[in-house]
Parts: sequence; C-alpha cells; structure tokens
Amino acid sequence: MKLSEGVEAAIHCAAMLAGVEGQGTLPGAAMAEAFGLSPSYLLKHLNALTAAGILESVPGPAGGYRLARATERITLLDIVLAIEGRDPAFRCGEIRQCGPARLDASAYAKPCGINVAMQKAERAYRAALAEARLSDIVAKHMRDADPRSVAANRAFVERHQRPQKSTKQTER
Amino acid sequence: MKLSEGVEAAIHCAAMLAGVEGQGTLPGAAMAEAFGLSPSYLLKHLNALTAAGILESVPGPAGGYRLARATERITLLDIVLAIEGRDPAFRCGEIRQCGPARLDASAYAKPCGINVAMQKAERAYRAALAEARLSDIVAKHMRDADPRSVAANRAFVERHQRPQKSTKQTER
DNA sequence: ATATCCAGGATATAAAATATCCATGAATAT
DNA sequence: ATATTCATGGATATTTTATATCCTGGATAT
Ligand code: FES
Ligand code: FES
Repeated sequence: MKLSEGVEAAIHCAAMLAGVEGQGTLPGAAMAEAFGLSPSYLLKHLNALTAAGILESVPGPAGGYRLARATERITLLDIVLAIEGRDPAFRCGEIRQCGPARLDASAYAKPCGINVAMQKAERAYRAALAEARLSDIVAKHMRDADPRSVAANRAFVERHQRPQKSTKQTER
Repeated sequence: MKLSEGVEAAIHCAAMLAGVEGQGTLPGAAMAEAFGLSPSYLLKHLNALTAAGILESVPGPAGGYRLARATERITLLDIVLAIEGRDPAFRCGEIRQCGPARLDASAYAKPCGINVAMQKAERAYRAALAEARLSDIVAKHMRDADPRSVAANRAFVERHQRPQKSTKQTER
C-alpha cells in the first residue's frame, strides 16, 4: 500500500491553480519549476487530471491549465482517483477457489467475507477524502501557514499566470 | 494505491489457521497448495506474519504454523501492516519547499495542510480495519458461506493439521 | 541418523513507477 | 496565408518495486 508521488504533486498543483484569477491559466512548466519536479513527468499527471475533468487545458502560446470547476466542488478523492485510478486498493483474487479441490461455481456465488470487510474499510477511506474539499485546503493554508509562504505563493502565480484575453472574454 | 497480493494470501492463511484445534499446526506448503500459490513466495509472507507476532512457527517434522493469539485479538489491520509495512500510504515529500524560491526553514515549521488531511483519511481506513477481527471473519464465513465450501475447508485442515503432542503439552 | 519443516539470504523475472524525448496542433504576429 | 512560438499528448527509456525461485543452515520428531 503506497501512493505514488504524483498524488502529492497533483494536489499541490490544484491548490496553486486555485489562486489564479478568473479564466486565467498557468503553464505546466511553471508549476514544475515551483515544486522542483521534472516538467515532462508532471505533465503526465496534469494530463490525467484533465482527462478526469478536474482541470481544463488551453493549448498554444498563452496557454496552460486552469481548474474546471469551483474549489468547493473538487475533493481530494477526485484527485487521488484521477492519479491512482479508480480500482479499489484491495482486489479479491478469488484464491479461495484456486486450490486443487475446486467445488462447483455455485458454491462461490456469494462474495467472500474478506473482500466485504476490506471494501468497507476502503469506503471509509474514500469517504474521508471526499470530505476534504480543495477550498478547505487553500483556506486553511491562508489562515494557518507562515505569512512568508503564502506571500511567496501568491507572488509566484501572479508572475506566471496568463490572463485569457481576446475571444473568450468577448464571447461571454 | 494498490495492496500487494500477499495481503489476501495472508488473510486467508490466518483464517484457515483459525480452524486448527488446540496447539496444532499447519505446514506452509499445505496452505500454498490450498490456495494455488507458489510455496516459496508464500513462506515469505508467513514469515512476515511470524515476525509481527501474529503467527508462531514450529520447525521440524510435525511442524508448521499456528496463530500466536486468540482470533478475537487479531485484526485485519494487524495483518495488513505486517505485510505492507507500517509506513503511511501517503508521505509528505515537502515539495512545497523544493522550488527555486526556497524560504528560510522556519517558514515551514508547521506541517502542511495537505498532509494532515491525507493522514486523517488514512486513520479512518486503519480504524475500520482495526474493527474487523479475525473471529468475525471466520464466524461470518461459517454462517453465510455455502455449506459445501465450509465443509471442504474443514476437511482440508483436518487432513493436514499436525497435533503438537509431547513436550509442550506435558510442560504445561 | 534421517526425514521434514521453517528461517534467511542470494538471485532471477515481471510489473510498475519515474523520467525523458519528440511529433502534433493551436494561437499569435507578421 | 505563412511562419513562429509554445504547450499538449503520445511514445520511449530508465529506475524502482513487487513477485517468484532457489539454496544453505538450523531445529525437531521419528
Ligand atoms: S477469495 Fe480471497 S479475498 Fe475473496
Ligand atoms: S509539502 Fe506536499 S504534502 Fe506536505
């Protein structure tokens, strides 16, 4: 049981994107630099977040990433599932019927008790993650973290964000 | 996030060992055969369970494994931690301070909010696993599972279990 | 003494995570 | 329209981890 490092990176990026104004975007390379990560690899995770509908991507110059919906409607569970996949951590391999004395299939109709106990625990895990909204994370950071840190973060997005200018704004 | 297959094997073995009578033991090779697993690899996991104090091992002929304590005092959490290790699934890599604009260390004194949210979810997961006692698993199996299956399991341990005879019993 | 079983280390293979590179395509300026 | 710039997405390499096997040594009952 081990979560990939990409999960941490993805959450940090989402939290940072929460700081851009309006429809502005933030290039992936900038976020990679901000956290000292390899850009090429981070893009893969950002890609996964985009595919999951958590982020939106804007190609071309002045492009980048932005959040696809409000921070109140993005949870840590959304991000974790997007990066780690939606499969449960424990998977019943049905090894109970892999022995030499295999019975008729009807004897294994009911799901095994081990699996239900494991899935119950995993539901508790996911429920806890679903309670953690991105808005809570950023709010708590603003309130509790060191002022120098929040100022530095704000300055960083201020410097790298790219306001979406022409078409999209006039369309609205 | 993915649990190793060894976890399922370990739980099944523990449940099977719950069926042996008294101080009797069950050889690891027999359990490997019962679940269609590679014996050499299963021994590694059983070894981990022994090191964690969940099982006891008896060398020599008439040797094997037995539970180290009552089924009421063995939880799925015990087994999962023994196989997967005690480290948390999510580890804060402190990438917030890996960027180019690293501040003074005092700015990162407080633990980051992302980590606390993740650890909170993991505590919920472990708490749920700690609620699941091995005695519950076997009781539920006896009650709900197909009668043919429980009979086959009982017959299997009956055939392979090895009663501990001489010294240990006379000592007591 | 012999046969059986576990413990542990060394080793080999398979799978997955991590990291890098290049081709494609979109927006802007000329 | 065309060329240029930039980011995305897919394809590819490298590293780490999990899985599986093998062998030696120690312990115990027959
Ligand atoms: S048969 Fe093993 S967990 Fe379901
Ligand atoms: S700094 Fe990234 S999770 Fe703590």
